[in-house]
Amino acid sequence: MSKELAKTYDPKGMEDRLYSKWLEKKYFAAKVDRSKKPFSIVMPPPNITGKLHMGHAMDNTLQDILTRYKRMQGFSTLWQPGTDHASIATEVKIIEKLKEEGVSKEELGREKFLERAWEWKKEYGGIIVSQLKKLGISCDWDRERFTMDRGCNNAVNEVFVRLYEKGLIYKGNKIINWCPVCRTTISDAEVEYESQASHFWHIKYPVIGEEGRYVEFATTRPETMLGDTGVAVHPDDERYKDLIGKKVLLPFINREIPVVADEYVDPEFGTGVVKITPGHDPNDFLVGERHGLPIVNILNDDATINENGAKFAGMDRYEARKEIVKELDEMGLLVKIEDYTHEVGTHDRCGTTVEPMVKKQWFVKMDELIKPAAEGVRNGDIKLVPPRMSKIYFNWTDNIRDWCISRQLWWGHRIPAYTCEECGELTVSKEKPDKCPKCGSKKLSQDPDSLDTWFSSALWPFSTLGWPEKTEELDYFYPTSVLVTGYDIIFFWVIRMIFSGYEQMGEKPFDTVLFHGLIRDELGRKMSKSLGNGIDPLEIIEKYGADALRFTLVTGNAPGNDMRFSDQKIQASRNFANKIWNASRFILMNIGSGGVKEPEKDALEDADRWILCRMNEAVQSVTDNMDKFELGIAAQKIYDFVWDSLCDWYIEMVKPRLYNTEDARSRNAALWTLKTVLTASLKLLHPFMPFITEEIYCTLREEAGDTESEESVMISAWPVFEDRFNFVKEAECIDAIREAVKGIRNVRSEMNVSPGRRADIRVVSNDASVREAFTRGSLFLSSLASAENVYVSDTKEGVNDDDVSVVTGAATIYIPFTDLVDPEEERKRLVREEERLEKELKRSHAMLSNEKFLSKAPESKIKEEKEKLAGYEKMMREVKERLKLYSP
RNA sequence: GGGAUCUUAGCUCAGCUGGGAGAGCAUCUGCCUUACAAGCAGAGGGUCAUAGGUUCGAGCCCUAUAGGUCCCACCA
Repeated sequence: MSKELAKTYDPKGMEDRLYSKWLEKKYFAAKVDRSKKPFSIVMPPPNITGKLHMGHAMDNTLQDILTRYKRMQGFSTLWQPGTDHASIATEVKIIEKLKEEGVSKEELGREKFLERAWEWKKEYGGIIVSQLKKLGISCDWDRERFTMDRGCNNAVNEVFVRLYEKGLIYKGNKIINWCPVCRTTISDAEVEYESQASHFWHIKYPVIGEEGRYVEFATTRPETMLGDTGVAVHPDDERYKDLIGKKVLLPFINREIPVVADEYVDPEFGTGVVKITPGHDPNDFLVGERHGLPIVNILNDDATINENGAKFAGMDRYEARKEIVKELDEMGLLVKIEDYTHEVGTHDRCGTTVEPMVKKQWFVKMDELIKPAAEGVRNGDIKLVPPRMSKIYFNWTDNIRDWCISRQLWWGHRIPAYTCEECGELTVSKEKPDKCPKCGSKKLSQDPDSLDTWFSSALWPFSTLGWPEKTEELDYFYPTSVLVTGYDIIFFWVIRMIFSGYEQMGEKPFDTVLFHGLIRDELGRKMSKSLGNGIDPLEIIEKYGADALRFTLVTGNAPGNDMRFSDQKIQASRNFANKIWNASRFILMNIGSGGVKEPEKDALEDADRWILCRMNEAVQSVTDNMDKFELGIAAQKIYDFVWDSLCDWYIEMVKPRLYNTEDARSRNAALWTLKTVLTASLKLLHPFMPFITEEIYCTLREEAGDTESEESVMISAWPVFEDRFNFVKEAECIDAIREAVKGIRNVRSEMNVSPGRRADIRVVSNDASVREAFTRGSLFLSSLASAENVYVSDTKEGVNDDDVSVVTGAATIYIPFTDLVDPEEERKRLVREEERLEKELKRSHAMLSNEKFLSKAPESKIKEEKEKLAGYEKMMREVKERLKLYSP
């Protein structure tokens, strides 16, 4: 049964149809197959709150390209999908929703809240998954996981207990970042610094025992003075040496606080005096530790002043700031106010200014854990692409601080720690213990906090493979092959997966990390909700198809670089899809019902050999670039090969042969070549444009009655370089003719020769093999260059002096446009040509007479240059001779 | 304050380890040639940010400068 491609390329309908087929055929299913090499990728799990955006589209397109490529190369592939519970992001959404119903989280209670959260997950968690499928990605959906499913929870508890038992997780009273709106701690990575215009308040405190003496200092946060427990100066600062050990009086509170000497103070900055608030500043905390200063917390969880703030208690932090400044001024303790711009830490989720506070929290001790993670990248055990990303990576590993993992949230993995209500004993255990191991009490309460959402994502590469169970999948697919993600997530996720992998598995989690950049809008701005400049990938797919979108997301983009997305780009990709669609239609039409036979080798003509040779080169360079993760270059190579070599040249060269049904042998050779080259092209393109390639591949397969080939391009073999197609000589012949065709077209266009006017052309060359090549190629030479007859000769017999000449390296072509020739124009044309050649000759001569070049440059370069020179000289002689005819 | 990165045709960007400047879009010219006007053929357009250096040879390597983007950082 013969099948035809629709007249125009229309991705609608086709894509969903093919995706369903692939799912049905279980092509995406991962299998442990010891006879094959494994290739595995874990998908960065999108948040269940998420909606597909361009970042997801790019991330998953890259992963799909790699997976499909490796699958075709015969690897046993696993692409592990899943979603992330996104603790804080989800919790915020649910609270918002509850608010609409007029209920608060606290009113609802923990248990009911969690029920709501799971309902939420059920309702919305699948949206992003179904949207991802529109991209055509080939992950094994049967293995889909969720960061809070049973297995992941088990892995989380296992890791927590292990780290705790090794002393790498501890509970400590440390200064942490507090978000007063979300009412939870956040990690350092979640703090975003933002430049804010503010003030520098110069304030003075009276020195006790020295009437009329004050210490003056400057601060950006005057309200924190309520928590001051000291004042610091540099030990060598002569100005304040005599103050060290004395006390100053804290206004409002009337607390006597000491002046301490600490190296931390920069005597050059400000007045050289720093007020010390150990409870609300990370540096002051350290200074306070060194000098035994007490910690005074002045803030409630919502950032209002607490009872330690005396009369300011109950005020909001900013309100208190105003009031304190005002009153200090009235007391004559405010010296001056300067304008000042500084970096203020904000919560990356909600934008609220975070407050450093001292609280008892759970931490992961990082200094030992980070060592193998840093070393793994340093010694190349893990490769980062592009390599410059390692600098960002090391910047973090070299300045690592303990990771605060407890969150005052309900949606997330609950900390597996239990406190005995009778004796206060703390037990860390995967399961809730029956009784307190110390006093035997059965009254145990679990720690109310949950874990940072990244704690579970850090385990993703092995938790999804069944760890801590020793599964076959884990053994076969771990370490995974590539991790694909944006560079903005290095600190949050990549580093944490790496140290977790080394610590828990004793092995890296992946060989390579391929980073991509951000997608920006046409003006180069980040796509954001507030700007409303986001482009919805689903709308693009609806309008242009997933293939066009995918192709756009990889072409013209180097690894790690941001890219601008524009309508023009997507249209260019769609046009390319249309191009290959039509070329295929043309080929199918010509194959018709007659079928194609493998031709005898000598039936292949120069043009056939040329395109087969070019195909070989394309296969080679696409493969090389795929292996280097240069997907953008690989895509570009395919584009050029298909559009330029195949469509614009080969198909055009071969048309006369296809239309001539009398020479069946030649026609079959051309058809076979077309089919071979198209098939290889479809395979090369398949990872990038899976749908259109599959559609054409299957149609071609049916049309040609090709039952031996694979039934789907996605499980067919990736093309390899084939020696039997390495027709270098023939390729050169065709290139000589192409050069002639270009020259003739150029002349025709410049002289405004109407396309309908055909002319006899004479090819003159003293090289016999060139003459033979032109003779063999005369048929398509005439069709491509609108020639009537082509005469090939080694003499100028039949050439008129005023014929137009086209000089190429291999031959000179004469065209009798005598009636059109304006001698003056012709002379100018030749002079331009002469000038160009002169320049080239000069450069070439200079190079070849340079002794250092001759002694240092590689042999091949010298040979190449000599050949070029010979060509230029030959052309120059021709041009000069022609010029004589037009010169006075 | 430290670091990364970018500056190439009017626009958006490629250009792998240094060996005669590329693509898409836009512009101009000519074509509805029986796969494709979402197309075909042709053309114009760049002192590769600036200044030095290394080299036989630099868009590519080194140094400095200017401008843009981003990341990190405890100067109160």
